[in-house]
Amino acid sequence: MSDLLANLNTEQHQAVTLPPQHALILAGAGSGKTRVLTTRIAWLISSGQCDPAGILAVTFTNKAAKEMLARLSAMLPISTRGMWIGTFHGLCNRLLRAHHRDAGLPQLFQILDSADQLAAIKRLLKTFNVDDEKFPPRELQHFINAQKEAGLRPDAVEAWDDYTRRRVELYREYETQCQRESVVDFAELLLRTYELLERNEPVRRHYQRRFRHILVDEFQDTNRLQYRWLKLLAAGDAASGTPGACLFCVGDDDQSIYRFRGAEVGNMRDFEREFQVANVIRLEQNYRSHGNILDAANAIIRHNSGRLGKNLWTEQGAGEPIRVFEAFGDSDEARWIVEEVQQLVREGALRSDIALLYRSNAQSRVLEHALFSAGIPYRVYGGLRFFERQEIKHALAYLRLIANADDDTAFARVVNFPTRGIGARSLEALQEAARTYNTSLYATVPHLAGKPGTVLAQFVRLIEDLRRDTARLPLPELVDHVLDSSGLRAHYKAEKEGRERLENLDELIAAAANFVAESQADAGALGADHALLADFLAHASLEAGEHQADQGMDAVQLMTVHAAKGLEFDAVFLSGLEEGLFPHENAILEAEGLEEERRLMYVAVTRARQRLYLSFAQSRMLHGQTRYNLRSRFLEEIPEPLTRWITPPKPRGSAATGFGGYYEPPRGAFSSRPAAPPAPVPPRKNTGGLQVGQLVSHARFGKGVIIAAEGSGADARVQINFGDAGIKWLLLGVAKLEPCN
DNA sequence: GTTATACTTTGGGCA
DNA sequence: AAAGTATAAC
Repeated sequence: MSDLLANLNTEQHQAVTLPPQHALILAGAGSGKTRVLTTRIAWLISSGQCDPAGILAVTFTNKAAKEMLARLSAMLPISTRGMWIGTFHGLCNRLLRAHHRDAGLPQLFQILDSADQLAAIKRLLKTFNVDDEKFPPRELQHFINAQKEAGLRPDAVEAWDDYTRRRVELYREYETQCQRESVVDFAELLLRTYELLERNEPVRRHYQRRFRHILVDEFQDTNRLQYRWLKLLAAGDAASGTPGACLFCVGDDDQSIYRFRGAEVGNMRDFEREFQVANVIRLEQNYRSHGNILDAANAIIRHNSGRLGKNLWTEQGAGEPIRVFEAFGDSDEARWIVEEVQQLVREGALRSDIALLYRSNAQSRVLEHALFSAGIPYRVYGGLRFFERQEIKHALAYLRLIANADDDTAFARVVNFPTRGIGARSLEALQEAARTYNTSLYATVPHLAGKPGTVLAQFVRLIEDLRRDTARLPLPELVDHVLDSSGLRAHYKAEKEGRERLENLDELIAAAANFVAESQADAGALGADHALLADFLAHASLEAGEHQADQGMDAVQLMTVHAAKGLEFDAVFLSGLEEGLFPHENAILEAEGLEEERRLMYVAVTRARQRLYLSFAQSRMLHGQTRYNLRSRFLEEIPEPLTRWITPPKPRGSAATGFGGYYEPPRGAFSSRPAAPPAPVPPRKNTGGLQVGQLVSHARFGKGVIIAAEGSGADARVQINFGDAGIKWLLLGVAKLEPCN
């Protein structure tokens, strides 16, 4: 046990060995948070204070849960099996499956991911002939999720205006639809579980009695409902003399980056107040990053207001300067990154210790292309994730229909895929009938007469045959059989671009085999036919698949900043540091949004151990359009002495920007997309040496970027994005424009 | 009525 | 760029 506590600093030691009371650990980036959490669990168990079955540990990502389990089994001589470790959603799924009857759900309920949910809402709007211009599906989705996260069922929502009243009605209909189809969305997983525990005393008491220590990772990212869920589980029960559980919450308000999905940083303060937390421990010593990187992170986050306050420090030296690179275009940026990566590898770095981070998934393509051309192995996390690909979703839809024929979302997805002559019209008729009979689409088919009825009946027979033929098959063979009999394989075989999709379908079989292998221990306990299938489907929804190529290979890591939270790398490249991209344009206008972007930047910077590379491009292809962005304000927030600018090779004829040094930032400017598609650049002599993408200054409007140019001679004019001052067309002969360095 | 094709619109991060 | 929508062709 003394081994366990060796090498912990004073604060870490204190946190790990706290008496059984509520505790809040404010853990800065790289301060050994995961270590404290796992060591705490190991210490509780090995000191005999708690049985493994008394531990409940909640994380936010499956990755984090897995890592915690791995570390624990390395630390403890005993099995980790009795512990409950998982994500909120994963644990709720487990509870609901175990108590499905009490929760009012069939055992084989399905889980909708956000895309499924959106599709279900669109279908709902269609059935009720709702104008989707007035009620945009995405907005309605957000509304419904927000209500659920506030713990509100339709009856409890207060609606003061007609618009909201209508949305509440649609919320109610959505619930009915989900219940009828036996599907549950992410927010519902949480709310259902919460209600189950709240209303069902025996069940609640059972878990309250069982869990003695509840440990929460990334507490700053919990939403209101998750917090209430924790409160309920941790509460004692005076009547039966059950003492409450100890809540051990670890978080960092500066790393709260999930406000968009309802995370409530205020939970940290509420927790401290409501539980009268006497033990608040700050972990401020950083073991990860060199001084320059840490100073940069501290300087950036200082621009935010209302922080709980923390200052990271390190015993390590300043280390290397932060390298900053300005590229002309996104592909130049990618090329430069690849060259630097190659250099690092030549110097002996492991590829897997190098991460390429970006704000949004769309940015990964250019990087992937450059890496691929250079023959560097890489691995992309997130993005179009495995279980979200269309061919996989189609295959899963067939599997879902086998497990649960009432799943209308799955039905609608594949009833005419591959095409079998069931178009929009037939489907509409079926939906109409389904409403009158109040049955699922599948169950309605026998009621339908006429030609469409025949074709539909054939589809139903196909599903029924599948269900019968696969009942005794092992999961991978079941999937294989479905791929063939559904015609999916044949369809993609015939398609020109279908090869990759076919490979992915084969991957699905592999994923099924993998799933069986991993859950083998539990498999014997499942009695019902296709129960393992239902488990696999839940797995597919909850864990959309870290399923990139060769697992074991030493590969460069590509991911969004969100996905990088909790991870660390020797070298980190953060690309696309441009206004509109990072900070993202949708977040720029609201103060709250901007602060969240800044926290995201803080997270990104603190991922790096030794080297940090920051880059941006003057022009970038995004959504099929070339955009010209100003550099990110976050770059300006890093003190100059910490950085070293790297000069890009100068293309012929262009005025240099950012040459060799640090230049005065265009304060307060923000970018926007060009009002008109950029015109072809006129001959250079007409623009007086100016170029699209260049930074210029104007006496009245200040600094801006040229986003388009047209005309020639006396008519030559350029369109300039002046940020705050707006976008203007200026005649070159009239306006005095100064190239800006 | 269904399917193939041209055109228009949209657009973030995640369990 | 990809998904969604209107229109023409089967």
